[in-house]
Amino acid sequence: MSDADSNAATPATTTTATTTTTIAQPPAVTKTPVKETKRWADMEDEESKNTLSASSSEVNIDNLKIDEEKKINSFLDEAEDSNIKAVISGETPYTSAKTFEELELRAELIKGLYVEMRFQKPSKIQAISLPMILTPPHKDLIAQAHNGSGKTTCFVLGMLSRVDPQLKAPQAICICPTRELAIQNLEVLLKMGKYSGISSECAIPMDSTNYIPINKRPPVSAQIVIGTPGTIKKWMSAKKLGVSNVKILVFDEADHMLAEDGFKDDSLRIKKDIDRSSPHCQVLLFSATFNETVKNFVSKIVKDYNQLFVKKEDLSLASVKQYKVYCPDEMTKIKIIKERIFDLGENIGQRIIFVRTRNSASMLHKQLVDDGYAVTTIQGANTPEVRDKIIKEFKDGLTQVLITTDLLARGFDQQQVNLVINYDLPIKYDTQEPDYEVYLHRIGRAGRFGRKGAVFNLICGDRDEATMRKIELYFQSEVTVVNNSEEDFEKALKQSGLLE
DNA sequence: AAAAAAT
Repeated sequence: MSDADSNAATPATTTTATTTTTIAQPPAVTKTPVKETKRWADMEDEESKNTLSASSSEVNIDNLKIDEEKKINSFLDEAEDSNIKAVISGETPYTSAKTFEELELRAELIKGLYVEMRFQKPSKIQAISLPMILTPPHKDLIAQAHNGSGKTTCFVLGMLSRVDPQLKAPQAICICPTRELAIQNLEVLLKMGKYSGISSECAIPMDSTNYIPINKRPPVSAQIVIGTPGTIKKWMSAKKLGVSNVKILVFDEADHMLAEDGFKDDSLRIKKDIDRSSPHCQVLLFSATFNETVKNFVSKIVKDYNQLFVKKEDLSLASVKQYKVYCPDEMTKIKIIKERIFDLGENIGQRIIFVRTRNSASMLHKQLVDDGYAVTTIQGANTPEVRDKIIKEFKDGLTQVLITTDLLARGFDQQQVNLVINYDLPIKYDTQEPDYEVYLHRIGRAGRFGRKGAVFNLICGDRDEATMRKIELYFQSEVTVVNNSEEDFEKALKQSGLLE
């Protein structure tokens, strides 16, 4: 199942909200009728009369709701507006796409969206970003949107649309931080592009049974390549992946791909090589998080670009309730996992337990298995075969509880996960400060596309308490204390909508 | 320290 799959589950209310663009049927909540969609360039002109003079302008989509009431037309009128702000470069006009038809996609792609993906209409980030991606002159894009809101569809559809089906050469490349994410994204692409006839290939380390030495590999002829930095770099330097026809380059989890302590060097190297032989390549940067430092940096590596972003205070998912449990010692943590997360949580779907190190992953795994609990564990030290197997079992629903390092913190899309446990809180290695971005990504593994979910943070000691407090402050989010008792856990699970 | 290439 993919990120984008969840579109099918869009609540019916949002469907009606977008179609009420006629004067005859104004939405009940709106005081004035909505008339027609407005082009972004018009918006920009009006904005710039008052406040802005530069070539780019900021459009607050929330303000547009107010404008709407002032009888100024709006291009976005969804019920669950999620506070995405747009900064548009230059004169190019964009109209938010209320339907996939408006995007003028090839018929085979429309069929893939409806028949395979079972989508009804674009999600908010899709509605805004797809016109930006697909409209010439194909500007670069920095796009931030909430976890589980359908970002994958944006760039997968972007790649499928922009590829020339007649040209049998690599034309689109997508770089991801982990093997698991590359595979997941390729699966979405295969599904969405089922009728398109467009070929694709995954550039990740092969498992030992399929291993072919690089010099014996044929050159890549696939039109879309999705992979991890090391393998892509390797294929390029071995001249097996030609990039002279590449016209779209995607960085998934872009903030991490371009962070100093992430994959910055690899990413820049790949981008530079593509720039050299394909200077007009469009670059798309997608993530749920862009902290100020990395935002400043990424805006330097793209040229003429549009931008979508979300304030950090608006980033926590309202549908995922956050809790904290004070634990006097480490043994209590394990006890909570056994008695509450396993025993009590038996009927509430799949659960992911995040730990900080590979070592604690193994320790916790052993503690649980020795006591007869059914759990699997994944971490980077596992072989590709083991990793693939553990993920497949979990995605097939054969396992219910998965222990993981931050390997799965980002992007992993499994709709049946509705409970996330932070066995350890995420902290930055160098400064010991909270890792806010990782925290947000972890809890985003629950509550995919608006589903209900909960996260339990296990707090042990003063440092954990301080870390938790800073995280609450940073996102302005409420984290409720839960006492370590069956009643209180049950209450919390009911409150978050996971128990009847 | 998590992640990512192999050999």
